[in-house]
Amino acid sequence: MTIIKVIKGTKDILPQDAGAWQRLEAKALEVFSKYGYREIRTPIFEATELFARGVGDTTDIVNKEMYTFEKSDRSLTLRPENTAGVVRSFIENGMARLSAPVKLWYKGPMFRYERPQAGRQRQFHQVGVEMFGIKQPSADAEVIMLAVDYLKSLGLNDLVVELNSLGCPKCREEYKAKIKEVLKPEFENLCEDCRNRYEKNPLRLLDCKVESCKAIFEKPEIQKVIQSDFICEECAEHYSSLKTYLDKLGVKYVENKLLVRGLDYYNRTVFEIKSNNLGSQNAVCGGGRYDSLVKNLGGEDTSAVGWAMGMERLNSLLPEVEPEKLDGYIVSNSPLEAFALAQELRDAGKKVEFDLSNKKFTKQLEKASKTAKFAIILGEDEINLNKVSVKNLETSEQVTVDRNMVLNQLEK
RNA sequence: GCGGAUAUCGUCAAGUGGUUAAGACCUCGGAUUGUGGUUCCGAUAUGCGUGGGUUCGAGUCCCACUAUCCGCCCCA
Repeated sequence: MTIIKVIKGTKDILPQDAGAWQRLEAKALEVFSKYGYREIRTPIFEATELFARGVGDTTDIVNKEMYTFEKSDRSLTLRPENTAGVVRSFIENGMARLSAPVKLWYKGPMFRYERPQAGRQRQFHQVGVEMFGIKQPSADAEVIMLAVDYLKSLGLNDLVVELNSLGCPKCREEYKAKIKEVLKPEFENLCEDCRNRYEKNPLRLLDCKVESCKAIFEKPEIQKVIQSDFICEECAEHYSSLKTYLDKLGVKYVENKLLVRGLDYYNRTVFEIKSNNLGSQNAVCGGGRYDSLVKNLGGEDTSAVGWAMGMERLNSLLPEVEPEKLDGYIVSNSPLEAFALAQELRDAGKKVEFDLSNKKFTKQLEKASKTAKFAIILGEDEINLNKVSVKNLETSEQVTVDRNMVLNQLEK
């Protein structure tokens, strides 16, 4: 019989790992709530068209990484990210009519068909936030502050925020035109990917990793265009105002003009938070402003900003979570009495187990010492006298008390 | 899609062509019929990713396949 294994790029989250995930989720709820975010849970699959239109059909995510399948003549896709789904729900549920800002957060699995490697799986998990309805840079700042605050609450204090502004559609078009113009003489020398991007999305050219392309971009006349402040006055004002907020809040950042991001929907602010301890997949968090997405997906013109974090990557930066011990393990040769006592203690909110398989006393005690803070000994003598012996497994102190005083003992 | 590496018990591993495939941890049992976490003893791979080949003899050499990991691309 061949054994069925997990699918490539997917992983079980085993009981010993679950504590780490619960920590991420509990902190998310705690921190996001302080900023007025409420959780939203959208379906794991959506109409394929949502991602084609939402994420953008020039992106790698849509072009080659989606899990798409047909059912009843409909093309469906496992979500590769959750912004499109949240925006769909925002529109469909009339949230544009709610008093702005509308602040939402989510967590859950995402699916991308990529070659797995360190920090990258085909099913992976993100936590993210989206804020709708505020066009002012204060929203960008709050969203970034929130990301930093969440990371801090997890004990990650020294991650670097990278920041850039992509401008608005108008100034970006001009910038794209300039890039195309200055690169035109070099077109034949660019790599195949870059030649494709030249027409579709020239901004993506800038962070090409191919050495020959990097060399081309180093040329002074090309650097001059790349480094030029192409963004229009309004966009520049938005950007500089955002930086003022971040300075005032003590959020450290570095500007990175090459930070482009592969998603089409961003405008103005884009940012990433990176760590040096992650290997080559070093971004923990990525996000930005996407003012045209809601309208593009058929909703009313609504500003929006948000980000997503990779939970696997977060976990790999954090220390392991120690498994929690039981309050007590009942050691007894009478499963009947042990079970009854266990229920009493469980009803009182205690974490309690007992031996279900009639093991010897010493084996039961050994199990107790490995899993619990207290051994609750309920032997024949104790049962006859309606007593219970409680042994503190750390200090080895043992006392015998009336049965109804057990709870009291466990709290000492 | 393109590179590179690896594959021996539940886990970590030794093994470099020659009987019966070390060891450690985990698990289980015993020493110990009511006192553990220390100690001692014992059990646990007819098997070395799969399929072929070379050889008197293959975990070890050769070929193919598969899987996993790492890197490129891209991203969280």
